[in-house]
Amino acid sequence: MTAPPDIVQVALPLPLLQVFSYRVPPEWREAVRPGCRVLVPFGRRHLTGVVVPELPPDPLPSPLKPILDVLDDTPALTDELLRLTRWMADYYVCGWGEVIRAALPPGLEIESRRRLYPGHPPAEPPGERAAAVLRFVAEHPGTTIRRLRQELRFASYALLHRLVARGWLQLEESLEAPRVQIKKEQHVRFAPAYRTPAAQEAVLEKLRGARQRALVTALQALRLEGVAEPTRAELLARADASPATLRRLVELGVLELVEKEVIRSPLEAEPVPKAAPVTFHPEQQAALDRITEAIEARRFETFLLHGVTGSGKTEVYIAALKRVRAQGRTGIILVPEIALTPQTVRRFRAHFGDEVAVLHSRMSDGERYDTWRQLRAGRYPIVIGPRSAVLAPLENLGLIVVDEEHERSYKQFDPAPRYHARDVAVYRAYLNGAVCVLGSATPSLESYLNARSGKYTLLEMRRRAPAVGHTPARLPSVRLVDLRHTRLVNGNPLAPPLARAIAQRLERGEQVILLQNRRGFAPVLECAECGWSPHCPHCSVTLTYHKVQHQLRCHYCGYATRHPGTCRQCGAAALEPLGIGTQRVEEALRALFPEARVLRMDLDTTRGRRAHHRLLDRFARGEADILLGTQMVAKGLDFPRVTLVGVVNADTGLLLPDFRADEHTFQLLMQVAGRAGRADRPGEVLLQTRNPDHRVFRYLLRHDYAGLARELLAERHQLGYPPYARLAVLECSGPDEARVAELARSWTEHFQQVCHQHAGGHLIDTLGPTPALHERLKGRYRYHVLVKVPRRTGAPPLQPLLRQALETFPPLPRAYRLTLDIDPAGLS
DNA sequence: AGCACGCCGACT
DNA sequence: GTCGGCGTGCTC
Repeated sequence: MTAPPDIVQVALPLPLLQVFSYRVPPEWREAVRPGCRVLVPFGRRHLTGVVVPELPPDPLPSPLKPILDVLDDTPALTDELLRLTRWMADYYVCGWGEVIRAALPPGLEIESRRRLYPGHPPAEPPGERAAAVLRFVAEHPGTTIRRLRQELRFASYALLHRLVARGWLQLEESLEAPRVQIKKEQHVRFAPAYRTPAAQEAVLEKLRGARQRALVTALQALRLEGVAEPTRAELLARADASPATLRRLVELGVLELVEKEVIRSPLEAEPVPKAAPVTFHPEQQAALDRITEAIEARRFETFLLHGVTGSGKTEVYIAALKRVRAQGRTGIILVPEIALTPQTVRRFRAHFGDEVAVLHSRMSDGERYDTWRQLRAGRYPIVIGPRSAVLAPLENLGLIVVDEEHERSYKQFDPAPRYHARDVAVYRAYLNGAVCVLGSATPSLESYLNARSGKYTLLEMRRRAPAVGHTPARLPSVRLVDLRHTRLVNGNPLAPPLARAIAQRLERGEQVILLQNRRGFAPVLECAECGWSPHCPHCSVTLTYHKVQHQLRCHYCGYATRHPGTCRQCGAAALEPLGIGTQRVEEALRALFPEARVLRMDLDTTRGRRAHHRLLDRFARGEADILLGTQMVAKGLDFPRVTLVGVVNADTGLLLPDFRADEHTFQLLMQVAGRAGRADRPGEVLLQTRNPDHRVFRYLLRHDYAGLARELLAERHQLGYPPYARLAVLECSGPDEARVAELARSWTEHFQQVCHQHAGGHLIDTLGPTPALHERLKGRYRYHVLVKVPRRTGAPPLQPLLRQALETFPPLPRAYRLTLDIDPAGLS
């Protein structure tokens, strides 16, 4: 045992790439341990930070400020999570404190805030602006300076200080309690002297008031029913008594109140479903055997479980998790978006009952906090959740599953840390000697290459599981509807073949899923005649159209060219912004099939807490014939009566200015295609396209993931894209465009110099700066610099160089910012 | 990210 | 001379 430290390092939730040293007053020496949250003075305010296991810097900054409070008895973060978050901060080039914030439930921070209150009424008339400030504070007493300055832009610190100096305003510094608290409820029980039936009878005779006696008998009755200590509200309702009566009995010493913690959990109320019997087909068994072997050996190993839709990946996860549980170890199951995968959750609950905790994207802060505390206390050995669950406080981890590992929602974008949960999962498994299973029908090329190169172990399941319940046994047939020669009348987005197919299903009483992929907000041009789209000659991405300069630009390398006027392929003067005329699918459906019941599923119709469930349940119960929606309809449940999947415009995804456009489109279309058909009724998939010869469709028709992957990998290799290169995007933003552009340029130069000094310069490419895809967002201009390093041995590690460049770059003007995105998921 | 300070031009 | 706008620098 080493002596308690008198100096500790503290990570603060700020975008600063450093930690800070604090003095520990004697009274806190025993309590302070790495991972504990502490309240510290920082500049003029107070912040909640976390003690991290770092040594103090050698020339100690002086004088040190003291820690003001230790907020945890048990450290909020385990040593393992401290190591993991440290690694993330290094890898994603961000503050350790920022990562730690992502690992803790939101709303726990204590911060000091300076708040404004009205002071004396002014004796002399204040100026116009001063009057406006006083009015605002009178209307919003206790407002923060920040809020006030948002409303009244002219309210400078100088003005506020003047008003405070004259006593017209009061400025108070207050510590804000955490937004989230442990919820407590008052329970009632007999005081110790009255716990025996005899004592209770005696007191009943002594009591005069009928209400008082009613309360005592009600408590006795509840006790007989097994509720020894009912809640206050429960007891009062039962006895039809008032709080005053209860208070009186407490004063008399007959009853006493006890506070109990309440766990806010959305799950407790739901019954545990029954597990369906599981039989494994040979491919499943083989995959499971390989995973089990690593689990039994307690060896770190990452598996890529590549299994077609319906091949039974979830059963493999469950069986692997059972092995891990048998060893007394714990597991994390990551799913892309929990609201869309109720079925997966149900299956895990069926097998593991209340060992499973679920983290939701739609949980309240209170529920989140309670679940986190329970996990931290070891109450649940299993957690299912979206990307943030990779940081769940489980100890003794044996397994991390990343289901649908190719999904982009695993990459966090806004606020920092901009981490990829899949990659963090692999590293966390490594730290724990655990097994990581990445599952997908259409793996990301990153994972696929890692599997081919032997870094991961590739497990393939090519066959669909035999029809158990509703699982389809045959792959659906895929057909293309060539839109090039189909005149769509009056903007009707449904070409005759698709309309006919829908009519047929409606007649037969079968169901239809229509995917209306509307994610095409990029200003990409498409020839309305032939479907051709201008591409960058160097980067294999579509060019975007910029009205002001009448230019086409590449967002990767900055290549720019004039608008060509006519289509290069067919010569028609029909280059139009993508996505025109595809917004009216619902109207068209109602016009064509007035009797059909259509269910819309998009961001607007799925607002509420359980809106997803409700919509999908209604469709599953057959309350609608057609489910129309954005990519949400591709995920979620299997619907046995769906025999047709239609894609209104399969090209939208292909034309996004992203080098992963083909990969993502294939993944989405494969997934939505998997919704069609079952054993007794084969499914059909119709894709409307103007590019029927596109390679994505060529491989899709044959359900040939491996073929497309080979072709895409060859291209990525040639162009130097991931997975053969590591990418980072530096974004420079601010209110003045010329200045943003200039800053981006000078940063690029600075970075190149740093590279030259520390890495010999070669191997590291910078592209740009180029205006971002959405050049102006919320009044700020944004420029991007793309940094590319080949991913082979001998290449310099990128992060230290970026860190070095950021740290040595001269300070930015106010309102201008540099942000980094390591392994970006796409351009934004 | 806050927060404060200090410099400058434009008003009373 | 002050006021108010804005750029600069620091936080253990």
